[in-house]
Amino acid sequence: MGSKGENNRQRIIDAADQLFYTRGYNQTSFRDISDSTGIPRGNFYYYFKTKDDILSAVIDSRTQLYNDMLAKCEQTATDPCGRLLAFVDTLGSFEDQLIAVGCPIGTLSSELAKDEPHLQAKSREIFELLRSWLAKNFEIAGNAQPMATAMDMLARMQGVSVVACAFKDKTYLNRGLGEVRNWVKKLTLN
Amino acid sequence: MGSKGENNRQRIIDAADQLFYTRGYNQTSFRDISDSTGIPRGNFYYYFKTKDDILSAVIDSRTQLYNDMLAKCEQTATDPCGRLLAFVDTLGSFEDQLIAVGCPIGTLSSELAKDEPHLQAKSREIFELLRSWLAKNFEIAGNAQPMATAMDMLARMQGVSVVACAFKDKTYLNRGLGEVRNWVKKLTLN
DNA sequence: GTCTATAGCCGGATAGAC
DNA sequence: GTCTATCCGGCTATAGAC
Repeated sequence: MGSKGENNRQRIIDAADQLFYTRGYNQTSFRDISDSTGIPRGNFYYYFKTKDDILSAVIDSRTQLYNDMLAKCEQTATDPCGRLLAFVDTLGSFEDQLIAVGCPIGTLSSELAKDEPHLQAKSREIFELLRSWLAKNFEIAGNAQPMATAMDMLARMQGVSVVACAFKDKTYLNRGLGEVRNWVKKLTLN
Repeated sequence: MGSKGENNRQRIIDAADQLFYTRGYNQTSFRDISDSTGIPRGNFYYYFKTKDDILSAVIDSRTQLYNDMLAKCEQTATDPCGRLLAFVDTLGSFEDQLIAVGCPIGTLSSELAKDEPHLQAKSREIFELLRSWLAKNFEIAGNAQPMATAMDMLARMQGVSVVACAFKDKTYLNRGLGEVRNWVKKLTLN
């Protein structure tokens, strides 16, 4: 705790997180992480057993990050509609990265589906965290099928991300997110 | 034409197509394609200059494939609503693969966005082919913004694919596609 | 056109000094 | 805890016999 070792461990996780997002997990090498942190390659094995273990730690770190993000969305508004809209706004605030390399959660899941089923299952926990939070807010708003509606909202946002990235179309990204906002408002009207 | 060489070339493309889809482009090696076809690794360079060239040929092959698929959708019905629904049904007919590894077009685009921008741009041509066809049908149905609506439809289908694959949820996949069908029907009602 | 052999590099992982 | 050196294997790509 607070030792230099824990500090280095977190620096590795943070650098790996960014590289896994922008280049993909399989395309990121220990050399890349070493170059980014200044920590020698061989040293990684003091903190992690394998590359998969680094990814596992990155997923844990992201889970914590998104948990904090949801807490911020709750502070933004007191009504479920305002909180759900804050969630959409958060995604929109990363528009440049979304256009360049897609959604961090969706693209990680899609990549892991092809060759790391165990870690794809772990990455699913992030989606489940978001889904639960969305469902909770839809339920408060009086929605009859909060879980199904939360799933639909995740799908809409993922769809907008994939297509905006595929077409490199920022105009579409903002229009698509605007339609999600309208859909949320319509569903949470009293 | 019709020579043994052309036959082998197509066999390489077909095997690579399947492997790039199920394992991802970066995770597929020449050895994998060699094992799948029985054609020795070194021989690939008689037909293609680089691995990227194989991917380029695979994208061309998929473009042709989806072009044929759209033609079949047109034969299924004479009205735009029926044709658009046939398009959704085609996606649904691959449910097992969608759950396992996602949409062939969406996941390829997402992977290439991270480290092959030139080929991501080429893969975009497949999305543009689909979008044009969808827009044409929405236009016939009297839609005021056919291109934007086509983009929305692509996004909805991509979103359902990503989320169904992430959650490994076939029930959601079919419900999500059902909602896309309802949305199409509502938009193409006269 | 087809095949074998291999170059040259880079990947993850390990050993062991300090 | 930190770092260097290195192993071993897989990768794309090439050379050249047949």
